[in-house]
Amino acid sequence: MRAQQRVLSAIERDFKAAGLPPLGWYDVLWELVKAEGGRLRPFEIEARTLLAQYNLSRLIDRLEKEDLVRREAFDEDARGCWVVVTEKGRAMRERMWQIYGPSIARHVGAKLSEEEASALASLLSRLG
Amino acid sequence: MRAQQRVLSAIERDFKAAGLPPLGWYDVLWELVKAEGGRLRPFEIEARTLLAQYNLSRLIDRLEKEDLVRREAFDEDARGCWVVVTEKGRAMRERMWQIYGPSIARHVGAKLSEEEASALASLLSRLG
DNA sequence: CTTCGTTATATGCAGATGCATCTAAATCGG
DNA sequence: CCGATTTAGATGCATCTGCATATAACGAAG
Repeated sequence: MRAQQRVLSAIERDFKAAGLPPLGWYDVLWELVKAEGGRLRPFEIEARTLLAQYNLSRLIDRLEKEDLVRREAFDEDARGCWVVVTEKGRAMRERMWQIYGPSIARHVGAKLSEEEASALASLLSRLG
Repeated sequence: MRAQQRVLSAIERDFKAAGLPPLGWYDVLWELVKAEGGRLRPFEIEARTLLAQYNLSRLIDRLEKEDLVRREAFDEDARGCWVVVTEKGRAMRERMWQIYGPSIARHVGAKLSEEEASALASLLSRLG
């Protein structure tokens, strides 16, 4: 727990130092970029990111206010909506990755060998 | 990250289900109970728990309001204070441990063998 | 077609967090 | 001893989170 907290907050610090939004934004943008058509339903993002529903709803608000995503109507079910990444959102994700990748490398990669890292990943996946 | 988040929130859920306060309280109480005389300076707790200073200050407020700790004057430095666990605080820590221990066992121990767990611990400690 | 339960998402409110800054005491440099 | 810097801790404010609940559309049952 301590280890994770330390790594995570070190990465957050790198983000802030670079003037970037919080890490959580990355996850959502990345799921959207990976998704077919750059769009997902909120409940799909929820399942992929482990964000709580009410929490995600408001995160989408913030992303939308920054023009990183936009909500679109979902025709087949009037309750739902699409969340669609904008160009600006794609660009932001890439900009974030340029910090995120090296940051992970520095705070994790540099401290473990290739084998150790994969051993760690496999042990952690057992906890899922 | 996902693994840790999942485990942590599973444990939080167990705590809530048992009507207990959030996990963060445990760390502080435990550090105090372990410490000589059941007392520490706030900055010592801060170093041991990785809590941010302003955050700890208010956590102590909450603990104090519940009579789990009490602030006492620190004679040698009038800026500082002691944080002292009360009897109620010790009892609470024990009550929490009765949930925490089994909860860790269930969400972590049950999923890894003895060797795997210690391998995981040693890999994680390398990240510190 | 109405009623009822369910699913998708939003929101009001209280409590928690981060940030910046404040107070006050201690320490250092002359 | 005096002013400048540092250290311990608290706090106002904006944002974020969790909880409960709202809203509104869907689906199933009668």
